[in-house]
Amino acid sequence: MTTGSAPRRVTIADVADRAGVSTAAVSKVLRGAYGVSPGMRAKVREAMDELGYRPHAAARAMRGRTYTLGVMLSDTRNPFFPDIIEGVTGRLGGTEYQVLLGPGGDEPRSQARMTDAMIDRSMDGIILISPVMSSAELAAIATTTPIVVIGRHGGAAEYDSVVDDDIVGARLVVDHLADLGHRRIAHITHLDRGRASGADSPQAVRAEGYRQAMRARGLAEGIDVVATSFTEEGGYEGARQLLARPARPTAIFAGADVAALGVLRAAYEAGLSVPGDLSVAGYDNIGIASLKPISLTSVDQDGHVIGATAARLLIERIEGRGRSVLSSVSPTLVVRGTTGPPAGRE
Amino acid sequence: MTTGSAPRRVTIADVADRAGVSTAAVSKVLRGAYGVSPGMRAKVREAMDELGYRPHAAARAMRGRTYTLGVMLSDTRNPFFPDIIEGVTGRLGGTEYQVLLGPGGDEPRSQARMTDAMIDRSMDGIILISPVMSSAELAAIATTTPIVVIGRHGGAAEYDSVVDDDIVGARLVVDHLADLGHRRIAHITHLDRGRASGADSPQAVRAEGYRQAMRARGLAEGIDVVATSFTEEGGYEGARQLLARPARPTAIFAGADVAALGVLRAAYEAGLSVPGDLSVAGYDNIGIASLKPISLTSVDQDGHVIGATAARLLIERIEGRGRSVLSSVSPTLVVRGTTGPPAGRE
DNA sequence: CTAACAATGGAGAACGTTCTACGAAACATG
DNA sequence: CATGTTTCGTAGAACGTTCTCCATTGTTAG
Repeated sequence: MTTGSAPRRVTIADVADRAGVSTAAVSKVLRGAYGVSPGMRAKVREAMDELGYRPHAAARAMRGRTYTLGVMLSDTRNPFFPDIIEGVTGRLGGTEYQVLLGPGGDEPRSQARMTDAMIDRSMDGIILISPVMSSAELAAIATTTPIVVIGRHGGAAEYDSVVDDDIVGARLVVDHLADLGHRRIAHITHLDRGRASGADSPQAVRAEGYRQAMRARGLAEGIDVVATSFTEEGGYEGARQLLARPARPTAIFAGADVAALGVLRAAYEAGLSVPGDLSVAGYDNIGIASLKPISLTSVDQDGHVIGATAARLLIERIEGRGRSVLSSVSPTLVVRGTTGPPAGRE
Repeated sequence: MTTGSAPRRVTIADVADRAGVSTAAVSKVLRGAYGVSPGMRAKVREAMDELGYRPHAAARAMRGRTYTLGVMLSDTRNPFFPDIIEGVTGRLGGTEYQVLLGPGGDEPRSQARMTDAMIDRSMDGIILISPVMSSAELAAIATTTPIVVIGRHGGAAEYDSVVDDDIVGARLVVDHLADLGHRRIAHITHLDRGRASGADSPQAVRAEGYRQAMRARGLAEGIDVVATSFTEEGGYEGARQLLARPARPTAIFAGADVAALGVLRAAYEAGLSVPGDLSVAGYDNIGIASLKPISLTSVDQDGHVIGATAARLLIERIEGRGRSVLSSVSPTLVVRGTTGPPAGRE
């Protein structure tokens, strides 16, 4: 019984037999193709229901679509992936498409391997989240299968892109802090280890947005950027450097929440009260940011909208749109307990 | 250029042409089948390399394997999924197998839908993480495709199971707290809304382990279980109830870290110091548990080992093992700052 | 020297769909 | 009533593999 041989699958031929029509007819009904009388459609539908027919995706793949979309994840631990995924699946809810996720790792090679694997499995389209590849490589993939890239600024003619508007996000933070009265607002960014992303990367754009916003508020002299990494440790390290400045900043804008957590630890160790002595803001609005003991002011990316947009663009591509699209999603600022007016004006 | 028609795939026939042999021969080399001379093997290998041949998984699926394993995720937000995934992919590193993740949602229906989708895509095997289905449904799936179930106690003849030993985990916490001198140790568990899991669920086993351990330490009178839910809110609510007891507990063991976070909030609001007035322990050892401002004592499940074990069992099943296996992975206790000796003995 | 057998390679039929032709009605038009 | 023109339905060839035979060699035994 344990080794019960699997019962043969119900195929299109079984349905055809049952309904007393040809397999071609069943296929037509299945695809909603032209040339089917209402009577036949009903007969076939009934037969399919009775037999519990489900199309065999692999067989479909041999000729037409698989109705499968792939999402290449560059980092499974990234806390807003779930939101993006939810956005994607939510958007695809009514359709026949299924979403499968591929853990691509953080290496260009492993990501390429995963992307190849998805192509080999005849996926109809692929969404790549923050891929670490050159634009040329992405373009090459796009010649084989429609793709949408999330999280890379710049865009390209060969594929669609969805990005968070990091310029706006950075400005929201700077404006908020400046409105509170801060003048020396420092920024912690992530140092790219010579990867192929460059100025397209979110961290680079956030840093640029920070600089622009500071200048726009007439705080050009207050500009102070430290490049460590987007980790708890990186935030801690960056904050230690900043807090050792002769005129230390009254506010630190970390380019990522994880780094902001490190900043909080550094502040705590330095005996600085938050937000009394130091205001701290992050980016990404990860889950713990809202937790009481943290209560971190942060920029929210609305991964839901990003995911849904990516799904929409991908479907459009698959259905034939040629023109390339770059969609920019506006972030919002969530003000919480780690930001407030600076203690003493000078 | 944008609409460059995709270049035709390199097929087994192209390789055969190039090497001057038949497609059957190429297939044999590919599968490592019997009846291939070293000379031919070399020729074919060379042709494959030159042409950059990659097998078409969908075509393979029509006859043999797809070398694709599915992992059904019941909750993408679950913080130890990444560990499990890493364990799975790590184990499969050297092999030809690829892992694809399917977000199954938390509804039995949507999970069944995802599982069906994986079967329809001819996956060679499926790992189900904490599925919300009856054992009968799981057994039915297992007749079609080999499966391994993670996180369901009890096991079954039709499939393999990998579980965290929640009895041991609960005992580790109770022993730790009892060693510190606590006598009134309360437990917060998750109330199952009549789902088909029952006594198999981790929360039920953890609660049972808690009771067993309390009795073993002669603390039977101190047993106090509150059933809310494994969320921040549920932990908060449960703690409020417990702290309102005439003789309030000196320690709370939350069945999940997220709930423990809620307990911490309730303690904070009640003006109780942790661990001075109240010790708190969780389960799962999620990422933020180790963060300084939280520093939560918790039980670590080693998702890595769980994932790797599941992958191993699944491969064994696919290769033909008939006998069913239930593998239990022992958790470890990570002691951090939220547990300490009780303030005043009475 | 022949029979038996192992080793090697290839022909060709699946597998479950899609989709292009094409035929046979049914209907409209003159 | 002959002749288009739709509309409906079917044959059958793909698609890229796997894998079961079968044919052709050598090789060995008697």
